[in-house]
Amino acid sequence: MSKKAVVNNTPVCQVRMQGISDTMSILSGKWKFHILGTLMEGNKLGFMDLLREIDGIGSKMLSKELQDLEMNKLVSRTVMNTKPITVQYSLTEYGKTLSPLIDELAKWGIEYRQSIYKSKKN
Amino acid sequence: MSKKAVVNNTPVCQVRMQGISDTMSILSGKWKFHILGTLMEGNKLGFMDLLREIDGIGSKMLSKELQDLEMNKLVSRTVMNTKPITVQYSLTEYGKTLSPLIDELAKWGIEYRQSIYKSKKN
DNA sequence: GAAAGTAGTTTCCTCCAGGAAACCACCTAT
DNA sequence: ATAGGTGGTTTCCTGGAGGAAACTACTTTC
Repeated sequence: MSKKAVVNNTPVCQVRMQGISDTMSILSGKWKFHILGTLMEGNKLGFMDLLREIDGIGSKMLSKELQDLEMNKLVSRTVMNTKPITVQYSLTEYGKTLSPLIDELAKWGIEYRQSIYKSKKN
Repeated sequence: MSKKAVVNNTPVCQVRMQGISDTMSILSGKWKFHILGTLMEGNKLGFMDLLREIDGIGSKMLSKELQDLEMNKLVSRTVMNTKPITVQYSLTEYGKTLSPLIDELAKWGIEYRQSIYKSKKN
């Protein structure tokens, strides 16, 4: 009798792993968290605003990632009726449910950096 | 005068974005979250255990990702003094600080899947 | 002595995420 | 008319993430 997986065999764990996969699949790519994080700070932002705010991103990637996020109902795109036509990107109500996750992400990274700093002093 | 970034100019936001980048950089790749999530369930696991538990991963990637995690002090590797030599992988105390993050990740994914299911019923 | 278990390493290959730069269309102020 | 703003799209290219499969090395069981 060959050995088989045991730990993840429990349904609760399967569901948990599935959840992790789903989340990471929706938030895949280099820029999704940055875009969402930026939209959490600056409520409504235009395309060029985001291009300026997010350091290093190019227009192609920004455009593509925004489309992904819009498709998944996390970000809304509103064309404004202004003289030079402008577009407002903002988080949807559903997109805002990601706040705790992104806050945890930022928090852990900040604490990680602090722990590096402390360990260098010793 | 050309327009410049304003939202992310605040130090607090810079730090926040930096934190997100740091976390994602340490947890980069397709398998880190799965490995960590599995180690959270099954306390101490061998290499072959992990290979069986994590669906789809190959030995090369598992080996490489475990080395990454060990380098960042998130996972500990202990060679056991058994007859067929075995290795125990487990989360370090520091690695356990990722629990809230990974729980959020799993939780959001589970709720996402439920919201899809509900929207199909209507 | 052959098979099966432990824990990986090495090689070879492929695909695609992501970057750079040019381009498009439209509007406005000078 | 031309420079600069809006919001993107298109093309072309490359590095590297990741997969498959073979191989190493040692031990125990059949």
